[in-house]
Amino acid sequence: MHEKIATIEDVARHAGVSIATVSRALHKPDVVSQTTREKVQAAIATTGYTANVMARNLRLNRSGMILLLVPDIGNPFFSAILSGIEQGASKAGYNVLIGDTQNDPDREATYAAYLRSNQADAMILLNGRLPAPLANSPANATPPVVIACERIPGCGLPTVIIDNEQAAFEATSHLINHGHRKIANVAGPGNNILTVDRTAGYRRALSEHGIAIDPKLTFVGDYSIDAGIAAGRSLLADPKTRPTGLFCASDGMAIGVIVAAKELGLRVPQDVSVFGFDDIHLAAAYDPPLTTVRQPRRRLGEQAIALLLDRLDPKTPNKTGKTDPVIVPTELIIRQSTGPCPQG
Amino acid sequence: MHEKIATIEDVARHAGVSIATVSRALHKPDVVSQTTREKVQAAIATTGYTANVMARNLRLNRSGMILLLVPDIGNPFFSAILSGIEQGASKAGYNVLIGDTQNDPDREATYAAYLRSNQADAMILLNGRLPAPLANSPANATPPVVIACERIPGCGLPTVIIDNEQAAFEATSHLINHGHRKIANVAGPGNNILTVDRTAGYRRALSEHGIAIDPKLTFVGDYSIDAGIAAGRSLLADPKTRPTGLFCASDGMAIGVIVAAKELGLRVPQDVSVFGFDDIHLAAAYDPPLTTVRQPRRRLGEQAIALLLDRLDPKTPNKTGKTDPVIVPTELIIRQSTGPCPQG
DNA sequence: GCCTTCTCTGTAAACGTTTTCATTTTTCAT
DNA sequence: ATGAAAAATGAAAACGTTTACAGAGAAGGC
Repeated sequence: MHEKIATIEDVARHAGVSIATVSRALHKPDVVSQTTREKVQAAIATTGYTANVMARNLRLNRSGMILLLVPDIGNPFFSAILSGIEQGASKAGYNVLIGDTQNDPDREATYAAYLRSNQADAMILLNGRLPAPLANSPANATPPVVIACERIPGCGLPTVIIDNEQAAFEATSHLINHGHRKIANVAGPGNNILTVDRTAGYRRALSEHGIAIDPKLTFVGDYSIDAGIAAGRSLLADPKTRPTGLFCASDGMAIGVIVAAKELGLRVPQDVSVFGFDDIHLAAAYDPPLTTVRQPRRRLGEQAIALLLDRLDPKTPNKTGKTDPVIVPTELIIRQSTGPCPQG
Repeated sequence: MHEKIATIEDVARHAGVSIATVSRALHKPDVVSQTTREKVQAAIATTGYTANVMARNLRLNRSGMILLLVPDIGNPFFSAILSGIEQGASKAGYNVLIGDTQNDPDREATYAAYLRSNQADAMILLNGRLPAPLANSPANATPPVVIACERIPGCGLPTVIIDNEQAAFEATSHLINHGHRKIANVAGPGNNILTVDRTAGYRRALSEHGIAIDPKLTFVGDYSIDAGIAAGRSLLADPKTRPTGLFCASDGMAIGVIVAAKELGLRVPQDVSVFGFDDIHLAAAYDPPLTTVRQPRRRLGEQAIALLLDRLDPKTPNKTGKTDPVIVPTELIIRQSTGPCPQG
């Protein structure tokens, strides 16, 4: 027995005015007389009226919804980013609709269609890939789209990222400056742009210090703890070839490496130094506390939504030109999983 | 220059039929002739038509949206739950709109109003509190609402939870069975129903084994690592009063306790046993690997959405009666942060 | 050939808003 | 008092769908 929901017409009847006046009383209060405004207010109170958002949106040709494409909502890495986005969106009167793409191009395409079908006014991409329907359409023929986290090379869309190359360079340099010469690269999946950038930074650091790159010292993982354990077992087993420092592309893999190191009876950082990436919540409480690159995830989200809202704002002039990516700064967090290179 | 979006009328014109026929071709294909169906398909292809969801929803008086109220989307604890919900909803053709309430009753009320304004068809509450607008309205006068994670005593709404009391009982019993007699309770905030239930289970375990409850052995925290550190420092500092086992209401606090124990030169589990709760992702990779209660978070989400979809299904008869809460089973994961009680 | 029945299609109303335009009422200077 | 300008209001169109209803052919039994 759903009780009948009051419409604008009910309010109008109660107030003894037309529905147009009710609408105006709500959205352009200055254009309606004091007395009728009060009548309308009273009528709204007695009827318990709430505007039907569907109807309004149909009329206004908008949805008030921002679509957020995430590869895996179950991955806690995204939660802080999400929080930043949600907060900014909510403040501007937008809702956030999360599309979990599971890395499935079909699902990406389905969600991207939301833009065309007026189900969303704009989109933020965290998944590092342009959905198929967008790939061919020119950048300005579509509602606003912003890229975050994983840049998409060649597409001129506004982007907010960290400088992965530079961060990896600094992390690796830190190891080098502490005397390490045999430094491994525990990388992400090879086709991932993050991997490309971070590996480039790792290599630049070695090159700039005149250290040859040993392909045997690269391990390709998938950011997971298990991958880190596998990396550690594979790289650290043989004392002859064992690196003294490892740059890991995620804290999860760094933790896995440390687990493996302990298995092998190696001490961290006395025997091996392990550098992580992300500064996940537990990094500081791990044993040893993790040296890592802090990603300001909430700020990433905040910047992304700010960029998007700017595009959505009708007052802002149409900035159709390609903009440079917004870089949010990272920070090296030196804790106790790294130390000087052991002697001999 | 947004290119004009094709409407159903454009399709009708291209196909040389009426808009009614186009609509039928899409939703009741069996009632329209083979040949026109093909004409319509062709017209849709050439125009690139996508139905305007706003218009359809207005007409059908639905939104296709399920509102999910979360106290803090930035808390990774929810991500797996979210994932389970999202997947089930998506499979049934619903979208998930996440409302981050920040524990703010105003925000809760705002989001709850979405139900009345047709912006959402149903709601899942993870925040352990009934939004104000719902509190007084009778349970059956409102669109479907399901409670998950934190039960709300007294409200007859369908609920899916774990048995916190029983899980805490089993965890504490495990410590007792390993010879521990001085067992601390590192609890959550006192007003939280989870705390109430878990503390009850902790107490029952002690009582059933004839152990007196020492109020000094309870520490009230907020589930965070820092709270755990504070708990550890406070409870473990004095060797005279030090407990040998600690039941913690979250893995975060358990990890904090372990950090503090190590600070004090205590070994885990040789000197103190620490029992966690949740089985967060890193629990197994911690040093020592955490003994804990596994919460099947994804299943919690799946069950919640299943319950909700059942209520939404018009084919299902109106089950208006109060149902017993769905209990999803927990599991004791015994790792290495607990062990036998040290002698003497 | 004619009536009935069935299949298919089109017309038009409805969903609940916002907004343009025209109309009415008020204000105010003359 | 009168008219013009300003302020306030209402009627109606529009947003893009779905669907009840009725009508038009086609099929088929007699």
